[in-house]
Amino acid sequence: MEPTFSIKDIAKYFNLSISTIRYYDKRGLLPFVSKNDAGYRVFTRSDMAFIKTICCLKDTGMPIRDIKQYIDYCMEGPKSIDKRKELLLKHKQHILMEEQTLKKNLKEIDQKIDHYTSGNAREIVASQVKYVQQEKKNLHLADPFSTN
Amino acid sequence: MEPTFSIKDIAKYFNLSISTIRYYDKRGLLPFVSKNDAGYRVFTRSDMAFIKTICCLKDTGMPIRDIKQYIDYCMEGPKSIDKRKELLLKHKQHILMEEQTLKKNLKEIDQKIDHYTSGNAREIVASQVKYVQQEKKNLHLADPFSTN
DNA sequence: ATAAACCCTAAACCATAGTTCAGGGCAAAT
DNA sequence: ATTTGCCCTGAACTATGGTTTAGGGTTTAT
Repeated sequence: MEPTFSIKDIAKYFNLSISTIRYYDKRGLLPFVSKNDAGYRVFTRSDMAFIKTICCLKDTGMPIRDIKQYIDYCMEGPKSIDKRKELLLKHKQHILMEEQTLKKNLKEIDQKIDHYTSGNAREIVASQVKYVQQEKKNLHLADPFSTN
Repeated sequence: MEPTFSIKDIAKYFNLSISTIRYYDKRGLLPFVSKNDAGYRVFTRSDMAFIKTICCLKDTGMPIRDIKQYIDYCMEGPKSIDKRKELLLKHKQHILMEEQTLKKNLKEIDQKIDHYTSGNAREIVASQVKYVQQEKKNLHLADPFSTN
């Protein structure tokens, strides 16, 4: 007989909290999970495959609403293939944009790190401070720098 | 005289809402922004440079609390260079991990897209459905698939 | 047969990151 | 001078994604 798993097993395996799993179930993400006579959730291997997909979508920033939509499509069988694909393609675009944003911003952060690392970091920073102070002074605005 | 900008200008330029800017100010992210006699915020070029950094950190997922910490360090002048660098290096690690997660999950999603795209997608999906149904049946659990 | 470890639901609660609203001043054009 | 468009604050409200608590069954080991 195939093995089954408790909510605790699944929580540990996917590094989710038990309450998160129950919350996902409440939000309709786990329509495939059965319950035994005592009302306990009984997870199977194929349930785990679905949950893996849910985690993958969640970890790439898909909102729960959309994950539910995808799972609902899955429960409809082969007739929803086109809709599933469309949903995943849209999400892929989102991921690619995220990656670009991350890459661009990482460059900016790396520049700042470099310049804090350079031998004359203190001079660079001091001159930035002076520039800001001069600009504020010219405009008769307050000097924002801590004076201690 | 250097130009100054209204909150509306800044909102448009950084694609933030006016209320988000006011919210950031309330959270302590904009200690460098002055106000005129009427109590209106007056933004300068150097303020914009700070805000650019704030957006960069925000867009890479840094919580507001930590952005405030960074800005506070900046307002301390050159003496906080090491702390700023440490904070950014930690954040860089976070970004790199995010990138890895995204890349790994994108692979998984691409696989699903591929398999929904393949000529025998219907057969693949149908056989997955059958596998799940068989597993559930063997364990005397409910069939989760819509039967319409 | 009873304690310890699990499981359940419902409902309240929390954190984060904003948005909206009420009430009111300032500024620019007519 | 008054309308229109901006700006302000404080406080309430929202959305998202959970976590915690209360109250109560189940299962397992002793």
